[in-house]
Amino acid sequence: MMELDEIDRKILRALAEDATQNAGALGRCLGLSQPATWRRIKRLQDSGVITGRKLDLDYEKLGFGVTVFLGVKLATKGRVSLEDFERAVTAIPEVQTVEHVLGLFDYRLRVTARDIADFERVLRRRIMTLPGIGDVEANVLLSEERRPGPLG
Amino acid sequence: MMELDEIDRKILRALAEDATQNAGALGRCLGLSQPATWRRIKRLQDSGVITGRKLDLDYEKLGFGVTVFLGVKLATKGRVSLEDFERAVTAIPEVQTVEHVLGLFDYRLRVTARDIADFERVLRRRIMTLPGIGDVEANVLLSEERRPGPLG
DNA sequence: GATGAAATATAAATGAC
DNA sequence: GTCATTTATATTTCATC
Repeated sequence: MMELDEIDRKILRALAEDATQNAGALGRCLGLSQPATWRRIKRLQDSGVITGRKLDLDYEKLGFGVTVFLGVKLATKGRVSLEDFERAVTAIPEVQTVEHVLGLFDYRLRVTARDIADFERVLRRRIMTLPGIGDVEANVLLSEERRPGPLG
Repeated sequence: MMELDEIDRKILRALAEDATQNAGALGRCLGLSQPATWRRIKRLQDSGVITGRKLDLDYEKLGFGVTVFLGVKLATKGRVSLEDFERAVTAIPEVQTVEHVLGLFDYRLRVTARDIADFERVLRRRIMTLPGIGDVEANVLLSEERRPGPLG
């Protein structure tokens, strides 16, 4: 676990919102020089707090207008079942996220499809045929807001 | 909706994995010059397919070792109730994601906390006191894998 | 329309203090 | 931490297919 001061938190908050801004501009907002800001960012990367930078894609623009969250309960458990399920589910291109969870469900999946008809195809041919699959519950995404989360 | 060729898809796949790589290196992998690659990336940004770049943070390193997914059913619905709920829930710093969904639940929340005791505090003081909140279901995150998703 | 080569602008990275 | 500098990358220009 990493010790952060208030400036580090401001840097993380700013870059969590928009990772394209450069060290010079970000530093000016914080009253810091470009090298000082850059070294703080590098320290956050080297310490593993920042693990990477990823693209935000508009899947609607790509023709994928339907996103569904599936809660999955396995019918058969045990080490092999979990591994089989995970191997098979990660091979489905429409599955964006696989979350192994504890609670009413065993896995939560984020699935995207072109439309409802396409989603039905994915559900019937790919999801319901997964090894060990049991009960499945679905929620269709209407809108989503992501926030930076707490930073210490 | 945007027309993409195979090279655009390869660029998106590569940048979705790691948005830090530069146009020159990425272009060499694809047999393309640096300006050609850069112009394609810019085109994807201008067309709105790429909506931004965000940091990937290790919340465990920040001291937040517990992530819980909450399914929330509202007790009272209607336009005002939804807006009140959304305004209040987005003001909770531990809430990383607010998803308005259709199905068994009305909202799905991704909540992070320092530990289970901290999560109980957030749940009792912040979540269960949200305006209009009804049934709540919880799943604790064990592990997670994100994949690029389909790209056309 | 697309590209690549070359030139320029900007940001990243380093060194000295 | 700053400031000055070097190095790398992003961005524009232009000729070409």
